[in-house]
Amino acid sequence: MPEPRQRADAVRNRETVLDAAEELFTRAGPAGVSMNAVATAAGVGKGTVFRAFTDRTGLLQALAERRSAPLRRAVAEGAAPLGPGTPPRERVPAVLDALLTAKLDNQALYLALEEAGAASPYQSPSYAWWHGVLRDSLAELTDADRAGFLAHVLLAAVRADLVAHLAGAGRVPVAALRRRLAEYTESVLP
Amino acid sequence: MPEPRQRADAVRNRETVLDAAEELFTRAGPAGVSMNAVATAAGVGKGTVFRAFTDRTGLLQALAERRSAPLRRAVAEGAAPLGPGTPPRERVPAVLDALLTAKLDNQALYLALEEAGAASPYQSPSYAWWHGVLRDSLAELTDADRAGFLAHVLLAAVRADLVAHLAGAGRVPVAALRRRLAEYTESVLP
DNA sequence: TTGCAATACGGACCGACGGTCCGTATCTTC
DNA sequence: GAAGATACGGACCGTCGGTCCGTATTGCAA
Repeated sequence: MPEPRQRADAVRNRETVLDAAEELFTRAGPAGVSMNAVATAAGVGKGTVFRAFTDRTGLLQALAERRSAPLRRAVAEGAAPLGPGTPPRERVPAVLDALLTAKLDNQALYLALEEAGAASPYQSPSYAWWHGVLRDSLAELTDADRAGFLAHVLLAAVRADLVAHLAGAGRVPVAALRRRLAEYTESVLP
Repeated sequence: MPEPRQRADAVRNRETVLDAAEELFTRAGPAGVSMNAVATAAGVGKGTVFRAFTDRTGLLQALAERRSAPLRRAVAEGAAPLGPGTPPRERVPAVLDALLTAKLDNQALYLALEEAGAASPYQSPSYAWWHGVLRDSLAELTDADRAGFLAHVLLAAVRADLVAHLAGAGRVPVAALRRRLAEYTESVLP
């Protein structure tokens, strides 16, 4: 598989589009980010955007990928409390807290990503990855089936729209939210 | 507020549309239910649909309202284990199980409802109602803030797309799913 | 350096969707 | 049965995600 090597302008444009989209997401809400708007903001034709990312979902995923890369690396190969060596009772709460924080920091992006056209978030490879991390960790504490279910339920507790609702309606301050989540997570561990 | 009395054809049409939409949802997926399709299936003009329900979200809510009316009544004023007299440790799991079952039985409808255009499900009056029920019940076991948070998290565990993912990917049989949810719910109660 | 594939570019174009508008038909009231 | 109020239908609109193709750029080889 020789990986047919990309043309220089293509990779340059890909980056430009990603930057423009990121900027757009923070400036306008997720609603204001149409593919056309992204293309225009990037100073590029619409076709270019679609060639680089296939479709809207692809763009969103690429964006989230880039944004969460450090966190994912920390979880995949970092030190405690996020890294793989950490005992589950410490790691699971740490991962959830990190996810909560990430979604708070990038609300618009994650909101857009979780609707993702018509496909549920549960199709995305990214979801599968996080679910796998939690499931495997939890499997040290209980049987596999229960671990899988628990992982789903825990991730549901940090879904972008719920987080946005809790934090955004101004009801719960961030610190309190994190505390609640932590105590909840703890209470769920087998 | 004299409630200006509806014309006969209007109420008749409203019912017709509701029926047609319900039928459409079960026949085609949620994707296949455009407002145009609903109008056509009801043998009615598009304008009529919009006049009766304001917008797509309105139609979906009306539909869900009608479908879940018996359950809501059972919770609001019925007997144990769903009714308001029931002690929380019995009522909360019962309500969640009932919600799980409802979503399993009407996947397409609830899926469509939870995306609901662009507004998160957390805006809908129906969500607020269910959240209130759980919150109030849980408030007998713990303080108000914690009860509110717990209610959100419990509802997140029975979100339509998660339920559809678990049951629909064929992974978890319904009986097992209900059992898992029950044991999870129990473990979360303070 | 130049010639020539191969590739990417841009933006006009498409079909579908949610939602609006208004001339016409139907209902209700007196 | 006449007149005023209300609802009807469907043509119409703006926008969106996505496609297509003639044109411009790039990279390799001579």
